[in-house]
Amino acid sequence: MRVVKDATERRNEILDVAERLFCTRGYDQTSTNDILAEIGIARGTLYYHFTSKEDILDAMIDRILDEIVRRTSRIALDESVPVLERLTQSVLAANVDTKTGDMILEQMHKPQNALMHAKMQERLLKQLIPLFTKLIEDGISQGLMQTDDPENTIEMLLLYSNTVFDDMIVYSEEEKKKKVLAFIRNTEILLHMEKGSLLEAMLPVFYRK
Amino acid sequence: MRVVKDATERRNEILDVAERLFCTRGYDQTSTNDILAEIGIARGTLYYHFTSKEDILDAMIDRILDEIVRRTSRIALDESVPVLERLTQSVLAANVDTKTGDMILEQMHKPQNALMHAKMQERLLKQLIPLFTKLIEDGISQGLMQTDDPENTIEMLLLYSNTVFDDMIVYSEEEKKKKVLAFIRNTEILLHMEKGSLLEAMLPVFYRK
DNA sequence: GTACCAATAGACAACTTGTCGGTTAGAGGT
DNA sequence: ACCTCTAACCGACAAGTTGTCTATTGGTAC
Repeated sequence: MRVVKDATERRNEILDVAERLFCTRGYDQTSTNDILAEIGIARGTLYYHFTSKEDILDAMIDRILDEIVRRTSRIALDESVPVLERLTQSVLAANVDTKTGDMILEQMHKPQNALMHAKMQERLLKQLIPLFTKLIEDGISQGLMQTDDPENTIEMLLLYSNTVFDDMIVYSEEEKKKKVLAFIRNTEILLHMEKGSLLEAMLPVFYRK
Repeated sequence: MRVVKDATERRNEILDVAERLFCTRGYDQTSTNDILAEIGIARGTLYYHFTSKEDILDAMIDRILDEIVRRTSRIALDESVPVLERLTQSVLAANVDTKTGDMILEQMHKPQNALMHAKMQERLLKQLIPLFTKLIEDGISQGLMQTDDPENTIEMLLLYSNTVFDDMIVYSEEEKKKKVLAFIRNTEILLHMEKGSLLEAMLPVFYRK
């Protein structure tokens, strides 16, 4: 009947269920009761481990982003790898699809999930910008690229890719490709790179489905 | 006691109160009861004019955006005005601060208002992109600027300015200026314009407070 | 003055989230 | 083997939410 578990184990169990439900039905459309029922615990148990529903969301997001940032930083900061390769590999590691593993993108792009999306975006950018800034600065010092303000330029690129490529499902195949090509070309332009220098490496990262 | 009003009048009355409350307290933090109480109408009256709370939000946003788009399009499409002036005037007309008149930006940037923010952003961009695309195409045909994909380039610029400059309050004065300068410079770069060609005209639009 | 209907009222059902006092499993001491 | 203590758990409940439904009324048209 009554099963007692270690606190961290139960916490993760709750986060697992919450993640699945939030990502498939959406945050607003998932009640705490849904979570309770699925796990088979009581109301009090949930609120023993978390202070609020939003607290669950925050913990869930942090758990997801920690993994992304860990992966990305390992690549982005590895100076033994050439800058251009580091760049594409970092973009790959930080990419949308990897965010939740099984996150249904159709859910993500709905306005009803705006809270989740906004929180993710804000925290992800906050952590990724320093990594990519470092990368760009390395590229600049090696004469591979140039920009007056690496931080704000990368912010613009990350913000755009994160927003537009999350909502990719709403576009036709043709539009998708056009958007990806424009993005890659604009990245080259902003970083003063030669036309086409990023194309070959970046295209498969954003456009493969 | 019981006051009967014309439907559109009552609708606008509800939207007025909703706009003030949503923009000061936030959407989630405002209950339909708050709106009812303030106007002095009954539950049934509200739901006679709107189908749901979100319906009120949608109508409110449309009312605000219609005005912005109207103002912006009048300027953006006026071919009797030089392209560069049209551009800066259009940016001014479409700018954040004018969004709600008295919208408290501190509220807007909170994650709790993500739904409102996301809906506004999505619909605003959808309407503004065609206007600015036309503007850029005019600029290109006059040899003032150049880009391979006006639509996606302007999408990137609008998305960035809309997101970052909405959240401006969280930055220090120094950071603000740096962000604005970087944005203007990156706009010039993306449109292949000469360095500084937008600075004088655009700086006061984004940086004046 | 009567008939009609758009606009209003407010009780109510069905859910929410978060709280709180009480309960128990099981680890650690004796 | 028995106590003790507490981390983990339970579930009833308070307080609030949105949306529905039936009944009512003010004004307009005839």
